[in-house]
Parts: sequence; C-alpha cells; structure tokens
Amino acid sequence: MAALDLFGRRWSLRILWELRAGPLGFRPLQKRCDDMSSSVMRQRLTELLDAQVIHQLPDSRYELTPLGQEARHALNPLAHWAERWAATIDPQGADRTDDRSASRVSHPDTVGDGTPERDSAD
Amino acid sequence: MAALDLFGRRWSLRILWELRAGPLGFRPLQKRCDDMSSSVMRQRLTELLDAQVIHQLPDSRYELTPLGQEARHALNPLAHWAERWAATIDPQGADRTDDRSASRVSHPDTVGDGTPERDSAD
DNA sequence: CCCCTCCGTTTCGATTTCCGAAGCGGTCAC
DNA sequence: GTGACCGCTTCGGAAATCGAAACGGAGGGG
Repeated sequence: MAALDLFGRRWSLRILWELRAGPLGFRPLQKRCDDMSSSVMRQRLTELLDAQVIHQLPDSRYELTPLGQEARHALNPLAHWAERWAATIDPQGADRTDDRSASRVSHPDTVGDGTPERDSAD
Repeated sequence: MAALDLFGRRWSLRILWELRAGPLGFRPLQKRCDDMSSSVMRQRLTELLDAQVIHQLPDSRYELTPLGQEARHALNPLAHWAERWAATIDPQGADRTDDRSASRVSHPDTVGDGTPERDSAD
C-alpha cells in the first residue's frame, strides 16, 4: 500500500523509468523528465533514496539499486499495457472537438518510446 | 508516457487497485481509498472514465473495463515487488530515531493486504 | 406523512504540493 | 578570468488536494 503512495507521487514513476538505462546526474535526469522543477526533483530523489530504490554513486550520479531494478522490471507490464491503451484510445479520440474532459490527461499518442532497456546487457 | 501522467496522479493507482474485486459505488469506493476527498475522487473518476479504464454501470457503480482489468493485471508485478520491498526495508528501518527523511512516505509495514482478487472467478 | 440513512455529486475555503526561475558554491576547459 | 556545466537550495506564485458542508434523490420505519 505504501508503494502506491510512493509511486503515486508526481514524477516518481518517471524518474524510476528514466533511470532504466543507467546512472544519471541530477541535471541530466531533470532534463529527461520533461524538465521538471529541481525542487520537486530533489524531493522525489530523497524519497527514492530513503526507500532504497535508488542510490548515489561516488561521482554523485543516481542509479537504481537492485531493488530499484526489480521495481522497474515490475513496471514493464504496465508499459506494455500503455501501448495497447494507446492503440485502443487514440484511434477513436484522436480528433475530439467536443472536449469536456475536465482534465488535462494527455491522451496517448504513438509517441516515441525508444525503450533502450539494458536488462542483462551491460 | 501519457500513462505515467495518468497514473502519476494521486489516488489514480489506488482507485484502479480498489476496483479489482468488483464494481463499487462512489461513497464505498471513497471509503476504501483512505477516505480521500470527494472532489478529487470525482476528478480521478472522470479522468479514468475518459481514459476508458473504468465505466459506470446502470446502477451508477464504477467498474473496470476490460482495458482496466488489463491495467490492473499489469499492476500485479508491482504489487508483488511491494511485498519484497516491505520485507527489505521494514526490518532495518523499523525504529529510526534519526528521521531526517524530509518526506512523509510511510514506510511499508506488514500492513494487511487481503487482496481478494477475482481473476476469472465470478 | 415525516424522519433518518445512505447515495452520487458539486461547491468552496484552507492547506499542501508543485512549479519555475534565480542563486549558491564547485569543477573543468578555454 | 570567463563561460559552461554541475548538484542543490531558496522562495513567491500557481495548481492540485483536502475537508467539510450541502444539494436532490432513493429507501425504510414510525
């Protein structure tokens, strides 16, 4: 349940996701995360560090811990679902003139993913 | 990527999760979600409806769509990870007197889950 | 009928979180 | 020295969230 709290915060999932291909420094990571504000970034980073999902290398870059790697892998099915979701939703709602959506939840686009991964290839 | 946005909002994952065992009405669902505020609840519900992850039955209860079911299933590995996480973190940090955690991310507890599921049993 | 309970939903003011830009001290190349 | 990048902090304003109250409606009991 606490996991839903930790990951239910803005950007936490994204950070986990962006760290999948290897360690990143503060600012590079920030850029990858749609240039999120540094204040929130630091906050999420602290939370994830505290949760032992990530840790900091001697050169101060952030990296997924083994536990973090597992979490990222656990996210894979969700990523896969997201693609199916995009395929299901997008074709129908691509051009809604009638938008009373009441929320700015960007509908999925065939937006690049590129998922470089790096499972056991290092 | 849009999925990370949709589910990165507070309570959205939780709602998806609490709907796993079958349809629920507004107030019952609200109670299950740690009594979240009704305003946000309605907002999340609208977003999820719009995303076609849930839909509303004639008796006005909310239920996962097939797409929503898939999403919930995609969440399973994460739930599984959460347990491992709890087992890893909790034993060591159970009694931190030194708490400069800078955030109120409730550490996982051996908190009940009870996950009744209901995959193909109906 | 009235009263009481539960329901889905909306509204509104108060609190919390998030944003965004600026700034700090530090390292390295020029 | 100057300029570019770095990790990280601070702060005021915007946006998300909360929490409680309220609405009309459905149902049950007296």
